[in-house]
Amino acid sequence: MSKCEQCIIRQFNSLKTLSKDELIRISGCKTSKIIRKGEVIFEEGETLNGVYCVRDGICKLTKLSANGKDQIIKLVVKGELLGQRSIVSDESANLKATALNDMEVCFIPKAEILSDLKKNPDFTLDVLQHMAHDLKEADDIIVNMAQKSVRQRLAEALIHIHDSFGTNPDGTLSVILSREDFASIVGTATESAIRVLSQFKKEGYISTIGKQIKIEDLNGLSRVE
Amino acid sequence: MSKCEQCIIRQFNSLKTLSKDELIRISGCKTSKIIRKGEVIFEEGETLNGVYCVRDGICKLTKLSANGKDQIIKLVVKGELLGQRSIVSDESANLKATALNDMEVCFIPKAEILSDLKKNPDFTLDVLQHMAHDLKEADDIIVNMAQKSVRQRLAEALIHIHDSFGTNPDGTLSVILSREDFASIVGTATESAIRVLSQFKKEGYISTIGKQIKIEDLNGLSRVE
DNA sequence: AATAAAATATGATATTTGTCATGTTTTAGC
DNA sequence: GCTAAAACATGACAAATATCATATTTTATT
Repeated sequence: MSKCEQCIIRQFNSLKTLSKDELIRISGCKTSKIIRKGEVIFEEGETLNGVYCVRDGICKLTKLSANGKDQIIKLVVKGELLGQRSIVSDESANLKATALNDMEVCFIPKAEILSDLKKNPDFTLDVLQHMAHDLKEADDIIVNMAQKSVRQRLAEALIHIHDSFGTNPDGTLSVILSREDFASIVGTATESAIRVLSQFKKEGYISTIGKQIKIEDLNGLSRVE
Repeated sequence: MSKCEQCIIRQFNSLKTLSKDELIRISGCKTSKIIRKGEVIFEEGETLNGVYCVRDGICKLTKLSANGKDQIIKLVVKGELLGQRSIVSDESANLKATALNDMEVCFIPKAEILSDLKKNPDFTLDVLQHMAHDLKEADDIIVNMAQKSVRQRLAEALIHIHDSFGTNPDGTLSVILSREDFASIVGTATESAIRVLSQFKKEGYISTIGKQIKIEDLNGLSRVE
């Protein structure tokens, strides 16, 4: 099993603030897991016994609404930590995490994380800063949900995925989502998401090859009304 | 000027974790302010030089959307801190804060807060826990915005205000908002908010005396579809 | 108290979005 | 490579919500 102190992934999250000794201690009690596409990492309401460090792959964080539909709150990619909120506030998971492709994650037990939170102020402050960032993003999403049209929200979702998660060599978005997932990000019916994507295609903003989406006119997309 | 170490308000926020010495230090450099109804405490995009501790009154945190409408993200009442997110992540304010009635706040300079964040792990952890709670709430709001009708969102807003901020002796909600503010919480047009409130009145869920709103059937409201 | 301005209210209509139905294409499993 | 299931696509219609117009009521100002 690989060692945390040699793992480059930690540079992308709060674990980078830990000392070599702390990393070695964590390395000793972490477990690695392979999670297949579509598998659930944890369910909403589940008690988490630790935090997941995403070494590879992408997952979606969703919340079940009263009407039975899942709403995607956030996409989590390689480098990020999963489940800190629940550990920090000692509550059950507020969201469900589902792998969007094959993933490799490391599970770090709760006790280790809590011990570092209590002993290492740099670590706590870094976790705090990440959470502050997430909160800002969440506030922005609230405004978009409340004030923008489905068309605008979907355009912004495509831009966000492009900017945050990048593209393949051929220019297609590296994150591949079903139409249902797009609908769930934007908060609309699957049919509506399909329709708007078809419009974007007709209007030349995007092109598609199967599920792959390529943004052809980023500027135009950002001006969609 | 009153002293932090004798102020009971701090029991309601993260300042409760500070030692007597730390409180005395903060007390020495804080300034008290009276803010009148309608006045802006800070603007979106403004650089905050500290944190506000709300001693009395209520304010709204809003964000201006691209279509020119303000969206209310959160109501902040007596006891809460204002502006920690910006201080923690060292960014300009993401939201605008406007007093909904006359307020009394204490301003604590950034340097004092940062010093405590670096030195007092209990304080940092408590701020972190508050932020985790805000993040959970924000996630819930996203799902509601995305999946529920205006009618449901307004019913829930009324219940939330009732449960979180309480009522006057006569049973009316202690937070008084304009119809425009209700629209801005729910993310809808002012006319729509007015219409739905009128319906709720007709249906016996609420009664109104001028701007005062009294919930007559909490149970019914919670079952609105 | 008179007046202007703002907030509230309501109708008529347009637009957006959701739902249901149905057909086509793609994918997964054997 | 075949078959069933899932995902994608699109039309027709219904429901929710926004917009515009116009009163009415309340609040603030002189």
